[in-house]
Amino acid sequence: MLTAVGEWQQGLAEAISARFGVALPPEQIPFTFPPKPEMGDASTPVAFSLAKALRRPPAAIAAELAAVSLAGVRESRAAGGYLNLYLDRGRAIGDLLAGRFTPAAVPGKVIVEHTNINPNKAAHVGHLRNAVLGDSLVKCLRYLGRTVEVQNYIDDTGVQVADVVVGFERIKGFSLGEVKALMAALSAFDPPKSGPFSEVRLGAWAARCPALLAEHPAWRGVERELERCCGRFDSFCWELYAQVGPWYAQSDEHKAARLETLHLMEAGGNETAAMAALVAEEMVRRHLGTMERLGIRYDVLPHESDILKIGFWRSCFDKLKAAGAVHLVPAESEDKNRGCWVMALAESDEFKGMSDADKVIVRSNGTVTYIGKDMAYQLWKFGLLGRDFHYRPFDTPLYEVWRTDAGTAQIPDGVILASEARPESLPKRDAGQAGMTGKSDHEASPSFGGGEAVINVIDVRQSYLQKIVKEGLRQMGHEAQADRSIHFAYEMVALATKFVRAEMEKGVRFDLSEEDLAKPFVEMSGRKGLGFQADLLLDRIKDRALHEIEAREPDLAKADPAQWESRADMLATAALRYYMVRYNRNQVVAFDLEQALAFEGDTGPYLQYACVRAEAILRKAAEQGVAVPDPDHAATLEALAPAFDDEGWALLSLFMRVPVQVKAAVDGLDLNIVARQFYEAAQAFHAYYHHFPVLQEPEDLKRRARLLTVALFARLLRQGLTDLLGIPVPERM
RNA sequence: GCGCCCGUAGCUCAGCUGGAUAGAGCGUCGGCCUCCGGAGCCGAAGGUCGUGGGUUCGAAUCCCGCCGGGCGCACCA
Repeated sequence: MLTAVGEWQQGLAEAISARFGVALPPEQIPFTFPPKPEMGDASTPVAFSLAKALRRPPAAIAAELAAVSLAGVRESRAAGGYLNLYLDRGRAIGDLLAGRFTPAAVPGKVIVEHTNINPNKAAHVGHLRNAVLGDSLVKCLRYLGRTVEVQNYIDDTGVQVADVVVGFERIKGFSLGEVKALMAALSAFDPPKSGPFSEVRLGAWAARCPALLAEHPAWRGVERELERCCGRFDSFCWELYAQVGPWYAQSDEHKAARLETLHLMEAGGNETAAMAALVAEEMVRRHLGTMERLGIRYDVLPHESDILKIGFWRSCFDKLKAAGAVHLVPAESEDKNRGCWVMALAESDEFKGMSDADKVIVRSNGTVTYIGKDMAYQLWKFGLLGRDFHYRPFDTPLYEVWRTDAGTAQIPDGVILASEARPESLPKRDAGQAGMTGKSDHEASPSFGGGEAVINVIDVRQSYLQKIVKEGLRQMGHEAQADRSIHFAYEMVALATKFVRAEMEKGVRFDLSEEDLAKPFVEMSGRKGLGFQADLLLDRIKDRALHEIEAREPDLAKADPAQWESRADMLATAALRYYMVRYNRNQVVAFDLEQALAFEGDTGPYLQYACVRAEAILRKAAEQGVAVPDPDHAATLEALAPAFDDEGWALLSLFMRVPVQVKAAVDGLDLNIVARQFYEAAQAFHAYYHHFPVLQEPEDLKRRARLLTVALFARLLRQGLTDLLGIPVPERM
């Protein structure tokens, strides 16, 4: 079935063919939205493109096309070469509610990979940008009728995890048992459930610390980390990780610790490997918790350790060799890559002009690089590997999410599986939950991978590597899949030096030179502990929200603290998500706390407020016994639509643009246009609200038309914010 | 050196595949709550769209050069 716009394109194409003898494919007739409401509801500049071929002025062509009658169009007018359409308002609203502006569903599964945080420290604002962009993209794809599978890749075997393990074992002298005890102590911490973070949680934690230190003499070296972590394990590791770099720099012996640790992790069956698994698993749980605060969830968590154990790389390597995509550089050669398996990139257009066009895939010591593992993973995502993971539920009380499992394949004896290693104090999954019990897990486990298109949300600094993965697919003969491997590249989040200076004035220490501070922003670095933790940011925004709510409803905190909290959470989610999605993806976000904390103007809460205000009117109407017209009732629409104020109509007609904008957003991976669209709608509503009394309007027909306008606006905005931007809307704020 | 990205109002950013008079927010200044919630609204000031060419009926937008800034181009992920 054609969309409403599709019908206009069809109608115009036929008319153009009949009148001018020019065959124009309907989908090539462009539609835009006029800058002012009096210029109509939709518009096409098609006359401009016909002008040259027909050797007639655009205005004359548009004038002739204005005589063509189009479905659902009340009137067509030519204006300055444009053809402006004025719609039958009742019908247009009906079409919109019936989804006739949304493109038809597309078959095939899209796999979106995002978040991918190294499981060795707390998530920071940069990870938030990734997750928010990824999740918003997922929502937009689903809105357009796509089936989407969300994957969050866990690199649980890399040096980053090893570094934290080094921190625990070598720097702090922690045993596996002590790490377990620390995790247990932190997850047992039960701060008061409501009130500002800075007063309540921090206070309670500060009070708890001395007792913990007294109970655990082995923790004498971590007083500072413990105090600063606010009772969070990921935050503790954030502090710890920042100490590892300087420690390595102290001596060669220290440097060697990293490699030793990595070897122990690979070998398995020892305390170090168990600690790595334990730390990584708990970290993933923490990250899922952070993202859950923003309503971001995943379907499956592929683990790098499983990719290795189950032999994905070996299959991929066989395919690469069979296709001649990699070759071995002879060990006796003079080449700097001697002894390595490399992929030649020189012949590909993407890489021309490179001085060194070979990429090492397998090192001379026989180990595979990250890029190789990524290629195996990408093959699996497309169902091209011919092998699959086993799956089991990931151990978290938050929601049902699966993780990969190597099954019985090649797990060295004695390796403590992460699930067995979890501390007893963590909440256990409800055994009654479907698909969550014992043996039935495998039978009930859904299938993952085998997507028809793959979108990897990874920051722009990895573009080169993503290109190589794509090139690998191509060289293996998977041309079509290479074309459907999309790298959603976005610029990094850095710290605005303005913000850094403000923090330094408050006593926070950053290891930065004067030269760094002279720049507009500085890159974050987990290694240096230079960054801003995601949970802390959310806490700060929430605190602000709690205060703002309290200022408006002083009694709420006492009367209904749960409600108070829940509204503040929604405000924080809105502020943060909007902040992360409002920028163009090519724009470096120079993180500034002041901007992230803003609730006024071009912000998430402003959008929520528009919705809350509209719903307040409807609630008030109900209280006064005034009936709100039902938008789903066709006859009501027909009757009231002609009585819409022009401004009210202009407001509603903005929502007809949403499907077009979402399509454009997904095609161009420019999600900011979706955010902007709703911002404009909110702006239009706030203005409408001030200029058009609804309940006070004396004339019955007008009042009912305005109530209908408000009802439609509230529904469309709430739906849009929730479904596309993941911004929840409270009933009051 | 090669490649990608950014440069638009004091600051932070929009400006969609060239198209209607370059727009928002913050900040500044001035107004608006006996009236559906002031997290709001209305108004003012503020821009030679980094720069020089080119293509076009038409360029912030496309092409080329230059200037300034960021990021890539590992047997690290």
